[in-house]
Amino acid sequence: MNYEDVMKLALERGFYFPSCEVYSDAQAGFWEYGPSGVSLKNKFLELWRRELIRRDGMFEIDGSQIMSKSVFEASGHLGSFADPIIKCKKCKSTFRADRTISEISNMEIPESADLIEFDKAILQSNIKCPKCKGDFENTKKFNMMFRVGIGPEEEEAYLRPETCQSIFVDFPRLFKIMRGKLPFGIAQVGKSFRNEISPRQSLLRLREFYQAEIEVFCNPSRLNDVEKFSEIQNTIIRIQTDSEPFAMTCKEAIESEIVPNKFVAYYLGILTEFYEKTGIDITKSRFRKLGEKEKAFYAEAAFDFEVETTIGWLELVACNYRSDYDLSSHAEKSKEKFEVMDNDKKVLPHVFEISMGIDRSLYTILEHSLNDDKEHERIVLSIKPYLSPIHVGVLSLIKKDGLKEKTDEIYLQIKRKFDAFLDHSGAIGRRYRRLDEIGAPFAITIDHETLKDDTVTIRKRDSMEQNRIKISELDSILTESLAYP
RNA sequence: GCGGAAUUAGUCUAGCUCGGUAUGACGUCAGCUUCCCAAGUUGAAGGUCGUGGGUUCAAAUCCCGCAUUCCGCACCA
Repeated sequence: MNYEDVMKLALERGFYFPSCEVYSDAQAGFWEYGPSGVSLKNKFLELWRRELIRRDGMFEIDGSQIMSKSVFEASGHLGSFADPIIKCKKCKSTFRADRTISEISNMEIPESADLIEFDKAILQSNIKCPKCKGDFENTKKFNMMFRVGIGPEEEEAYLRPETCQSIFVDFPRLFKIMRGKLPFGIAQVGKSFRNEISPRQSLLRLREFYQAEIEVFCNPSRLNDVEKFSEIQNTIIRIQTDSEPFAMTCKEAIESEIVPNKFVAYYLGILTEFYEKTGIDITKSRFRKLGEKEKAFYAEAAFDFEVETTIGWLELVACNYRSDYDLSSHAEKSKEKFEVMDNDKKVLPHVFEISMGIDRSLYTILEHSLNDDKEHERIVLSIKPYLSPIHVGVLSLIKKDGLKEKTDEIYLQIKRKFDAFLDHSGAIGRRYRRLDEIGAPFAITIDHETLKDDTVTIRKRDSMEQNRIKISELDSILTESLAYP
């Protein structure tokens, strides 16, 4: 199914919808999760915790969304996260100043240079608008961070443009109190904020969005000293360097030197295993090895985890080897010590980052799971049972003869443990269809036989097949079928 | 941010050319019916037609601004 089908499902079934939609001054790039969306998101994150955080023995924190100016001076976001832009006086088109100047005059001005340098170059080389030959206004800086004023004096602070800065600044304390040893993983889930010029496509480019970030602190001289590598050495990952992506085991990726070391390969491996369990079609995924020009300003080596969807390849995760960029700049700015002991040697750890876009991941799960079952005239969200917003529908076959009461009783029994949905109204087939559309893997139906022998029928979403089971077995059957893998 | 198109109920949509406060479908709710896959039947709720202004006796309809959405461009750690 395509983007529009997913959008329709999201709007009709409460996965997500535009923020503040009753007001006409609602801004672009802000979306809300409805009940189904939140339920999916929570379950997705539980899977993430199981497959990455607990599996690797990482620690999770929850930092502030507003952070002080110094943090972003040290991180480089105040300098590098801002682009010098020039605007044409005549046609109002906006361009990147540094790129436009270098294309037309071959003059290379670093993007962090003083704004006057750009204006000078434009005058000297008589640079005009590439579109309409008009003159440019003075160069301005466009920073993607949202500035906020703290307290009555409105002191300068920023909404974080990525969650990981708290992890870096908290690292010295966390390493001490959690009795840290390298490699040391810290994770965080939360919102980040970027003032995108043009937000697009609902969850795919937001101004306020969720990230699940992992920063693994490591000793740069021991990147091939990874015991856990054997766990994933035969896991198949798909890597693209410059041509088509091709599949290889993690072991082969190391031997061919496509992935620089076992440490990075280990995390690419467990990340792939995680995404496989979300139900995303892993044969439509790739780790794209980024070239020099594409990499972020802090990255030494970078792999983007991308998945193919009906609107093209989507970047779901950025995996960056950030070296000691972050810790050394925070150390310098804060005068705090960030070195730690590893095997009796003092080291400033390097960082490998796994920065996941949650919203995009959820969209991709929905798109890859949504099917049009033409034979049975239904839309089915064939999502993994443990990720489904609703685990089980509880239905009375008809309302009369005490079936409604018996149904309510069974619903009460299970609703605290499972995400159950009670439904008495309308034809039974219609109720099954509704459950199919939000991905409920099971429906149990209470009929006249239930009153006689305490059995119910259980219907499976994908096969539509039904079995009769004892009410006393219900709990264990559901528990087993809905368990995380 | 630039250019183009669009915006009518939960969703899709008719009406706009040629001005007279809105059509249909699906969905939703309640009843009847119904012992298993969107059936039938009787009712009901839900829209100041994105928003602000203008023209007019009268605007969903004509004109202008803005917002949002989609498509391109640009941007995108």
